[in-house]
Amino acid sequence: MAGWKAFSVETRDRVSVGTLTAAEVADLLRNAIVSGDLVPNQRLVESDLAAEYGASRGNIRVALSELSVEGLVERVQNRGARVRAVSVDEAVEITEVRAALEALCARKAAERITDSEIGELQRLAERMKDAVDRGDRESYSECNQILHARIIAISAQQTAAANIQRLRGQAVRFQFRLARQPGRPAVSLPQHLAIIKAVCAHDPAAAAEAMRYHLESVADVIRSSNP
Amino acid sequence: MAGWKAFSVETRDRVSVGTLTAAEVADLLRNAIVSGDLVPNQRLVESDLAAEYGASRGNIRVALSELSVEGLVERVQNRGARVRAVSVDEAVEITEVRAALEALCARKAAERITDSEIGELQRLAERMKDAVDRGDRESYSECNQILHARIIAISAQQTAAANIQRLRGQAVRFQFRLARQPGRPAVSLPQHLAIIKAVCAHDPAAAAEAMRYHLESVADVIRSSNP
DNA sequence: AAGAGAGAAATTGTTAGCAATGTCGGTGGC
DNA sequence: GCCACCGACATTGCTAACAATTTCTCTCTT
Repeated sequence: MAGWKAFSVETRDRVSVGTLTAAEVADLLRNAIVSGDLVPNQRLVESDLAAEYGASRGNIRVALSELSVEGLVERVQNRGARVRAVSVDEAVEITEVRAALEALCARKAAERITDSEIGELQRLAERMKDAVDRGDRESYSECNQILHARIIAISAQQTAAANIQRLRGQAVRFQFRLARQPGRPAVSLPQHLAIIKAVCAHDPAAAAEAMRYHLESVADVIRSSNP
Repeated sequence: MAGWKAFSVETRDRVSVGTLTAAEVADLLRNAIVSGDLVPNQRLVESDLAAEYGASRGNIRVALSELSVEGLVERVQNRGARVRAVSVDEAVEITEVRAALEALCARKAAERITDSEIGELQRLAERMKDAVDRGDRESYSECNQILHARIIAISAQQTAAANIQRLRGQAVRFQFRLARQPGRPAVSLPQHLAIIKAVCAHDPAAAAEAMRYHLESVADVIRSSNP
């Protein structure tokens, strides 16, 4: 009986109210989970979700199946679905896999990067240094995300990119915690600069190793952050 | 196979051939696709599959959704599902991602391997050498699969293992072609031996690099085999 | 003969309802 | 007082029917 009705006062014009397709439901649920709207171990009752999103139970069911394949949701026979709780050990494993995959992307990016993209990354490096100097954690975090995204895009590795994105969805809670850690930017800045330097120098092996080292250090931080 | 359920003794599950659960349908379809029973681009009509497997259309629908998330099936709005055809470029990408992930596993395996497991891998090395000497391609191929599986198991990396398995399912057709290539064992044997040597020597970096080199060479073969 | 167009057939998308299963709270025996 | 049993409720699993969309085919016009 929550306030969902108040939100959809005049929602008739929106495509979304009457009938949501299964894919749309999956997207909404995925966003709700990674954004923290739905917390780990929270039960996902099909009829409740159907009422809340205004979709049929069948579509909810399909969406939950898909999310369970993606690893965001856990289903047990005749007992329903809940948001999967990722343990610290799992988060470490996930980050290590990400390290391997993003290292691959960094390697390919170093092979393919163009001159204009080199300029872009170098400007990004300056912005990151400035952000750390000014102690602007918000800006640094944003640059961090841009850097990883740009390297993945430059690598043009579709398969790796898709896998990385799925893994990020699973471990997003731990990434979030990490970003607020106080001394973190000072530690990670040189790692990020090393990545940029190697990629811009067209040095695939060094780029891969720098990226792997960086994310392994992230994994170490998660490992030592006991829940 | 089909009849294994009928043999269940005091089966409360009346599901002998009449009702298959969605998960069972997904398993059957997955096997049918990776074993080549269903060929790429083959249409997967829901009612036909429902009749063939004796399941309801709803379950077929859920199973197809799950397989489409896994990347084995391609769905388009209002046009149904078909077995996804993996292009050569994609197969190369997939193999490169596998290279990165199995390299991670080799690295971890080198850290964790026990003495008895070292003995096991060394016996496997002998078997592979023998197989190549005798020209026994069948035995060599089997040892190959065992080697990769054992290293993944020794690494104890659940996340990496799950991702590798999914990727293998997508590219299984190309792996199959590769195995029949005439001079292939002679090329890959030293690579396999190098992997075993590094893992047994507890040398993580060398193990990772040997595994990556091996699978990159597989990717090269796929790349140069234009269909 | 080629092309547009209408209508039929095939197929997917969606919904409501029923059956099966698990959970929870109460009751009685020990 | 505690544990096993049992009946009501909540929730999932499943099916069949209906609606919407696409594709195919046949006809009619130019």
